[in-house]
Amino acid sequence: MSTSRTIPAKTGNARTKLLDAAIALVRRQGFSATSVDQLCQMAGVTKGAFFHHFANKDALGAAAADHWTDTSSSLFMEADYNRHADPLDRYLAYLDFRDEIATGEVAEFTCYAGTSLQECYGSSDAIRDAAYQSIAGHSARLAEDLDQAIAQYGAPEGVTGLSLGLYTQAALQGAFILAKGQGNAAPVHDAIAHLRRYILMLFNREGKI
Amino acid sequence: MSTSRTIPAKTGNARTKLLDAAIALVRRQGFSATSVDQLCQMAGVTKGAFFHHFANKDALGAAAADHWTDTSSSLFMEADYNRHADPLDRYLAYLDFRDEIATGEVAEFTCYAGTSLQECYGSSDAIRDAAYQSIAGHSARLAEDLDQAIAQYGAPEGVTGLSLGLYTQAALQGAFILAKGQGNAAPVHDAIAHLRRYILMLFNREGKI
DNA sequence: TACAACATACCAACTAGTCGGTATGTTGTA
DNA sequence: TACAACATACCGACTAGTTGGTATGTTGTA
Repeated sequence: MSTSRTIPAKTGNARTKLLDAAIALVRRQGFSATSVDQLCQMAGVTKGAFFHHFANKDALGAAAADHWTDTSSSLFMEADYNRHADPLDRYLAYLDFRDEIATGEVAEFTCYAGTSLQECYGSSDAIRDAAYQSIAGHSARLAEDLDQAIAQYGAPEGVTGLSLGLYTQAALQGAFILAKGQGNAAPVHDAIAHLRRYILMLFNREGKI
Repeated sequence: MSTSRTIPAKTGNARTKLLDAAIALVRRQGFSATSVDQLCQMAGVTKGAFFHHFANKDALGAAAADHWTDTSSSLFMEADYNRHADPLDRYLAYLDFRDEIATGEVAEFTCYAGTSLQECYGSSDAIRDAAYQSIAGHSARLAEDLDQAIAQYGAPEGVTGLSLGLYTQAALQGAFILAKGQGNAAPVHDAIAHLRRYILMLFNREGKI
């Protein structure tokens, strides 16, 4: 889905190294504050390679968002929480999983898509669209489970799977911002606890609170 | 509170015009993508004036966060929703108010503090601290009402006013990111609806859903 | 031998920040 | 009350360095 735009072969090694460098550096410093030279240095590649693979810096930023979609979606697809038979259990286990992976340095668990969307939405359409696609696609994946849960257990008027999926992402993205302010993952764990409590009450399901 | 750091007189007119320009431009383009020249142009001021009032660009960014705290806190302090006698009604009316003011261009209702905190947390300690102070302070204000509501109506183990106040900000900040992706305020309205539903269930209060 | 995948050398534009200068207060004191 | 001494607010040309981007190689391999 996210790779549909990047028709070119993606053969080279330099390309991938540049995309990984972009994700690491942009999460730490933001997009504008990260220079092409810096990206090349971290990737161990020269400027010629950079502009061989990407038309300009914005194109790298957008391609990195697609790269982020690919790597993170495979992370979530292969995770254990998908094994649960019950859709609501699956969602709750997804929250557990997100809780677990929010450790270490702040820049290591925050979201490339959210960061670059926040910063670049006004200056680069390509980055904005690719970054939003990343978040919206992930929400849509969550929405499948949530729609099944709604069909099975019912939900108040107006509550849809997609709406809950997007809200989940919103709460997480916002918690990442707070985590950047505090310098640790505490706000993420807190937000997930509130999110879980909301869902449990919404579906009248008792569980650890 | 937020002005405690800025002991200097703040007399000049150029200073305020630069702070207003910073808030407008950074919300649209981000901090790094906004140049000093651009700020001066929008403020109708020269570079000499800029560096007379601010030691460097980062100092302007941090001062703008304080300025944002001042203007937004007076906006919320003077708003009607504070008139409610019941603390929970006050919080719910706060949500209504936030719902109302989320209109027009995305850059006009999103948060300077959240934007610059997200972007600058790794490159400027001064901006990070001032921006986080802005959000944390606002959360603390909310927490007062929420603590009163908890004292009055009770709440599950581990739910505190501050925790709910921070979670409220997280959901809003995250919704702003989604709004930037979609280009409209719909995600903000959605997030507020979920937030309201959560609070109503948490305090066993029926209300419009 | 043709072409993709890189490397090297370079540039024009822009960047934050400096510096000498002016105009308009304010304040202490004779 | 007059005037020297100083402070504040602001101007705009200048600079050293950085930026994204280009033009022109080289090299491995199909």
